[in-house]
Amino acid sequence: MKREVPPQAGQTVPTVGEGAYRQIRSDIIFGKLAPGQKLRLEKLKDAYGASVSTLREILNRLASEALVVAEGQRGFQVAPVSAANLMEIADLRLLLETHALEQSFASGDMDWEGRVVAAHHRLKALEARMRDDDHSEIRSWKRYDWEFHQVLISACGSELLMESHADIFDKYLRYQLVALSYRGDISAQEHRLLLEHALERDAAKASEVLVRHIRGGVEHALATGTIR
Amino acid sequence: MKREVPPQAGQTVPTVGEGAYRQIRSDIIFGKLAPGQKLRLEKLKDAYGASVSTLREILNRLASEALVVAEGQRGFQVAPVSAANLMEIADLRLLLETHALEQSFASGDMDWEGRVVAAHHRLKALEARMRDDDHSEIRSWKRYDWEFHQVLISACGSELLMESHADIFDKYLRYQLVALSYRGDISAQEHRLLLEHALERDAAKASEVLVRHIRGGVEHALATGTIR
DNA sequence: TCAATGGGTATTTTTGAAAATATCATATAT
DNA sequence: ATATATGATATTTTCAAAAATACCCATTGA
Repeated sequence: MKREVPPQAGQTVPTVGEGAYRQIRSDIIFGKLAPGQKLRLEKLKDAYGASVSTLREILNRLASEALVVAEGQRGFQVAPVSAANLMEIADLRLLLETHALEQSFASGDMDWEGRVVAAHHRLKALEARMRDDDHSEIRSWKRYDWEFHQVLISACGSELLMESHADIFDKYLRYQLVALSYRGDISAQEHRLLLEHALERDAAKASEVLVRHIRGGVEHALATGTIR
Repeated sequence: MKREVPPQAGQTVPTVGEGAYRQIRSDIIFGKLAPGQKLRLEKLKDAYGASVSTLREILNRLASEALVVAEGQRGFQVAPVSAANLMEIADLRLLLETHALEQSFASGDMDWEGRVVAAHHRLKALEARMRDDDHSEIRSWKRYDWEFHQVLISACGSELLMESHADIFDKYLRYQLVALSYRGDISAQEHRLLLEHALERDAAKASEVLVRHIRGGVEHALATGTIR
């Protein structure tokens, strides 16, 4: 009689904490919670609708991802930014992504190529639509950029390497977003080159492009002067 | 006139949660909490003397370090082990440590050399005292091994790289410890070679040794048959 | 025999409040 | 005037119990 329909059969029902976690994490990466900002439990409680203990779970999690810092008994704050940190992040991203690219190029099959082409197509379409300082679709752009780079290395054969790359990529992205620097044309051109070299399976050339891609992003972000 | 002496002036007073965190983390790495083992909150409460909420903070933290897995609404368990995962960890450690070694060799000063020699001396002394299957001082050995490798890369110039390496190193160590495979002589010899090449600033030779060091550790751990 | 249903127990998740600690402004002494 | 103590307030940390969910096992119906 009582036909209790399970909320979403098959899908994972996101717990309250999980939802708030995603939102806070996203707000940090997109700069809605500014670097260095103090995170007071009571305020967060109102803003994200979760209780103190739940918030603490989330903040501890983010602390071990280095997106917030937890200082002794003095609470939490959004991880600060610095030019030195940005360069360390860029270097590490380069190290991981270059290596993963090499592995991926060596063992990607036709299905992988298909996914690469598809991801690039989506990214390209969005990049075309975005004027140089139109930040209205920045969230979509983030996702497609993320997906393209992730797909490129998806045949590297190591779950761990992919996760490590994803972690560092998000940190890199935060810098791009706090500096709000969209390098439209240049970035799009480098994405096209990455696609070409991927299909040629030329890891050396792809790595060269990647170096320019990331170094360029760093310089552009630093040039805005928002990061000291 | 109440002269309240502050507990430990200058030192950080470790909060209850922090202490329990360290202990649980250590127990996972040293295999006292077995891979795959379910972590029930009530049991942990008795064992580590912290309340449920505090435990949850800790487990969430460990989950984002991938030392425990948190499945939906089905609680926590110690991260399982697998041969595939071990090899991924070893590869990533090799990638990070080789790169860091190169940087470190290029810019280490005399003070760095002193720390390298000192760390190797301590490690060597302990390795000499340990017979091949004497596991009594395994905790000390872990610490000295960790310190030697960490000191070698300490002049790499990137805090982030050092932290990433420390993370992956601990995961690698867990495998060595669950397999309880101490490769005394071989390992000691490789450590000596690493020291020599460090003082020669020969990153290429040091990397070769490191490859043998880590690949050997993987094979040895797999050969015990405890990891499937 | 097997799958589905239902209810009781165990476990996890979330909450709000108590205890501990830090922060800040004010007063006091050197 | 500077520095140290004092107390009031704000914030963090810890706890234990309520709510939500999963798990287990007996019962029913095909």
